Amino acid sequence: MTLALYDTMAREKRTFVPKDPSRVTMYVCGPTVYNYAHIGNARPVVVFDVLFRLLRRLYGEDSVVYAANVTDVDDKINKKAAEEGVPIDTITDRYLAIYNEDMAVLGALRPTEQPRATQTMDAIIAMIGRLVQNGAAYAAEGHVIFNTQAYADYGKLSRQPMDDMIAGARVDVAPYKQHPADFVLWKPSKENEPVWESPWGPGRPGWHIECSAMIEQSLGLPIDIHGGGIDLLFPHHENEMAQGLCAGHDHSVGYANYWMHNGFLNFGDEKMSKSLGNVVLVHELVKQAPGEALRWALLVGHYRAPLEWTGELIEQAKKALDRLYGAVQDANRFLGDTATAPEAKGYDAGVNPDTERFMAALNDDLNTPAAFAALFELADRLRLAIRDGAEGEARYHRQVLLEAANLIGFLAGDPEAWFQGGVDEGMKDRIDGLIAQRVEARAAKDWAAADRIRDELTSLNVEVMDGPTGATWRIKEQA
RNA sequence: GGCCUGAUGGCGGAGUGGUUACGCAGCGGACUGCAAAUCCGUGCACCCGAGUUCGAUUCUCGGUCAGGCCUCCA
Repeated sequence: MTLALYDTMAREKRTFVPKDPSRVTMYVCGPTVYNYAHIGNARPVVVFDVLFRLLRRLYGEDSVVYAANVTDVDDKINKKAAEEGVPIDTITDRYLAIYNEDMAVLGALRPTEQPRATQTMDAIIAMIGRLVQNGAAYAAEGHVIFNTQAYADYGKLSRQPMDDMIAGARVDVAPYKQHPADFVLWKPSKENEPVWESPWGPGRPGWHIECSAMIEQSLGLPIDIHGGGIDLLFPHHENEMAQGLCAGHDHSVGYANYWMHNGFLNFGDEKMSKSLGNVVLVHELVKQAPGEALRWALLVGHYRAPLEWTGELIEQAKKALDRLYGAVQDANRFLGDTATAPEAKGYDAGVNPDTERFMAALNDDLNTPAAFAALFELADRLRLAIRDGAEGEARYHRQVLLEAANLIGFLAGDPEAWFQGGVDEGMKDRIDGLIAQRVEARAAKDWAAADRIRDELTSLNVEVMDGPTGATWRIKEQA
């Protein structure tokens, strides 16, 4: 099976062929760490995490290098640091740690590398130096400006005609710019702001240059895949590529072989009555809904399409996972054991007809909705096997389902924990006690007592499911 | 003004030139003391107009509507 990815540059799906299969390179624009990340920030993280996992499966875990930068020099960071009266790294360290924790709850693997702008300063300054030397940048009034006229293909990625940029430049163009589209590589720091020495005077780097420098330093040109939100297409990625190539690289080698952009996440209208609808910070969301459900919600639509973030979306994601976890739970009870940690085998070595549909969906430009449909199909087969009492079949299908789901970061947890999550031991004992009483009452055909106990459980937000050999329970969804 | 997306059933959301997406919700049935979970069955769609075609939701053109970017937002 071959992987096809939609390439923004070509505006079409292209078969993915890495430059070097033993070192597949991917770069995704990461966070500016000055505050909590909101769920929109998490979308590219989760989307490209799926791609990262898929690439690791296809090319081997040690053959994929995924770098995501951390912008830790920025006006907003300065502002926050000033407000709190602390150095900027107090701010950036704090929010980077929180960011990484939050993304981990969403099931995102840590990128192979997380270069920070402040730790890439030498490479940034060196790159600017080369740009000046090549005539692709000029110094003016303490700034260093990129000369967009130096890059013939400027505007090609985002399809922005240069003429329009002039016409559309309604915002004041700084007087020291030779062309309205020219942008800053280096600028003087303001009073009390962090400052670095450079050949053009003390100051700090512009935003775009850090990504170019990190890519060159961490991955080397050209990289295989460059990802990010569609909003970054212009000007950020356009600028990134222009600088990156003009800094002494043969333009024909290219900057990134595949440009990928995820669609925007919208928060819809304000009239969201559901409790979760108004919460947008990942840090808050993960307290109210399982991270896995949030991950599912982010992937429920295709990554290139816009996604409307609503409370209902989260509820539906939970229910979808209920269905899958329910199948695994039933299988565990039927088989009397739990699956061992699924190992990557069975379908990656060759084409397993049972997972072909799932893999085909992922290989088709990360079609996660279709992959989800395939997971439900696998769950159905598992259920059928259980219904038919076929142990071997059930064991096999459980394994296949878990392997497939695990590949994209789902069903890694214990189904019991999924359904009984958030319940402490004391409560658990109390519930188990009530369940036992109810089983007794039912055995004695004392329906009144059984119903009374069930009402009590219901008031504890517990749902009882009677089975032939006893009863099980799960936490009901909150109203 | 320029550039670029998209319009699918009650909701979310894939896909296809002629045939079941899938999940949730609904309806009927089985199971159950009653439920829940599960199983079986079932209703519901492809923005408007023209064109191409034996045939279009799927291709082309036009229109309408919605959204994004062009201003260091992921």
